[in-house]
Amino acid sequence: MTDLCTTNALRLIQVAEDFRAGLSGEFSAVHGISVNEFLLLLHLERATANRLSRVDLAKRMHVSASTITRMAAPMEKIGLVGREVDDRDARLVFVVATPTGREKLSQSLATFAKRAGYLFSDRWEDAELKQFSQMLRRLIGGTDDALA
Amino acid sequence: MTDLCTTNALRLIQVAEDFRAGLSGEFSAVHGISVNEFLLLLHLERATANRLSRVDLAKRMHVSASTITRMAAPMEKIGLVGREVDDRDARLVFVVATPTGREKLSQSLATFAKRAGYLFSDRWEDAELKQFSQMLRRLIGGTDDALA
DNA sequence: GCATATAAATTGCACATGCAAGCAATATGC
DNA sequence: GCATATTGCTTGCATGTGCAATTTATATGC
Repeated sequence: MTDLCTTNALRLIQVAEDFRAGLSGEFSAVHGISVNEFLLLLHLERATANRLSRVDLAKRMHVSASTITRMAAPMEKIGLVGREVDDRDARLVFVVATPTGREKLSQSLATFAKRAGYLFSDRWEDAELKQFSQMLRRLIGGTDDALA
Repeated sequence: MTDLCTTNALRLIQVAEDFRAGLSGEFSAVHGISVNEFLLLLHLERATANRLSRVDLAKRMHVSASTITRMAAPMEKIGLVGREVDDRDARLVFVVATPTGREKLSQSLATFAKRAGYLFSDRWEDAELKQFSQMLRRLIGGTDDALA
């Protein structure tokens, strides 16, 4: 409250949760997936070779490895993702998006973009958007596991 | 990702989740509460008369009313919050922070502020923090249910 | 004033998630 | 090369959460 950093962190959380909550309803209604499933597909798309091991996915999504196991199972069943094993290390089971999964991601991304447009409505100049983008970039850790 | 609004929304979610994930561990370890319990206490502190009905709390926290019922129960048990009934409308059961709850909030807020300081580390000028704060403010709906 | 509609809160049920344990495969120390 | 440690993944259990139905209380139509 008094501290600017605190205020900013609180507002950051608030804006993100507001946006995510609005997204959640439209995603399940229109695309039949959760926001987390969308983010999983997006992480795959952004990853090198378009595939990630379960532990990598877990770290990037801030969830446990067991959650990835249990998220991937139904997504495999409906054909959004598949699994690939590593030739050298038989422990690794990669999650990889199928063409169906990529199509689902593409459609969901359109919905996401629409709502992102609402969020920044009309009153944001292009220069402001760029500046905001750079500020957010500074807040994301230097690791290459970022979505955007 | 070509779209700036989309990039910004993705980064917003990413930064908020990164920060929240880091916070989560320290909160449960040091203060024995979850981030959501912290936010509940914070919403009470920010509310007029320092109390809120369960449905109000649910709307502000983007959770269902049943979640509030089930969050408040253990918090009552350990003395962080109490309940007050409305004189005119016997349906309303307000959640109100106890002195113990306020003390817990105060301590947790210190942890929050410390991590918020880490987030914006050294390289942020005061003017940048202010500008960022104003940008975030524009993204928060005009309603008065904001935390900061 | 009474019947109906609406609203707040709770509860049953289903599902999602984290933690700890277990299992399988690889890496390390000697 | 073998015993041990580490890693990746899965599963059992406990907890958290949403949706729908229920209950209790207030508001509305007449």
